[in-house]
Amino acid sequence: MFDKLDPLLHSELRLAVMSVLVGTDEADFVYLRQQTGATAGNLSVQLDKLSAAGYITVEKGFQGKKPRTTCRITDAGRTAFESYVEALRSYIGQ
Amino acid sequence: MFDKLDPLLHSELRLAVMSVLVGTDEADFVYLRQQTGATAGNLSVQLDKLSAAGYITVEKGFQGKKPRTTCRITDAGRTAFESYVEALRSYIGQ
DNA sequence: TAAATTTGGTTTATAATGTAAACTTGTTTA
DNA sequence: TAAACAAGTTTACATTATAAACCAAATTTA
Repeated sequence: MFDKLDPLLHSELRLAVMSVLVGTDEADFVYLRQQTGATAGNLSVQLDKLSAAGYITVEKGFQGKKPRTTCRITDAGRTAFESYVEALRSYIGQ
Repeated sequence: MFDKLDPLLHSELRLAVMSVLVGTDEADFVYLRQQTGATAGNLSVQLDKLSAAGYITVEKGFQGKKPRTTCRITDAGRTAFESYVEALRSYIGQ
């Protein structure tokens, strides 16, 4: 009747992050923070979870002298996002 | 950018319950259990929350000698559900 | 140049949540 | 009349989400 909702994606902030990442090639920590309005702590934690799940990659580097964390969605992440959206349909119709 | 998702509806089981109730005039506990596949304990707790929020009404009566709990969506509940679906669009597109 | 502020995060403590197991109350069945 | 069943509720526990506190390096200010 109702499809199971991937708990990793059924989270406001993680869903917002994935939503940004599906629509762009890459996004850094600061940009994700701006787009989602999240606190840095919360964002840091949720990026870890998405990364641990293999839904995104997180690359830490430097841009000049400033640290820069770059995130990208993986194929698995893209697939999971699509499945999640599909599953949601069973709850909310089209 | 991203609309806030009503935490009361952003829950797999509560969303499933609301989804059933928007499409029907009334539904009893047993029926909701069947449709959602939830355990009785979990369903009981989540119905309380939806009821406390004013999103549904819960009426306890008897059908013959068996207790019967009947649930109905309220206008506020219907509105909240619609807003939630609308808010979701900012995350998942149409 | 020393102190304060900013930037870009991470760690951790706490509160809220979701869930199933255990329980209750009453009814039916063997 | 004891056991099983039905319809829920309560409670205990584990997981989550979140912000506050923290850290290190760079930059600005006095």
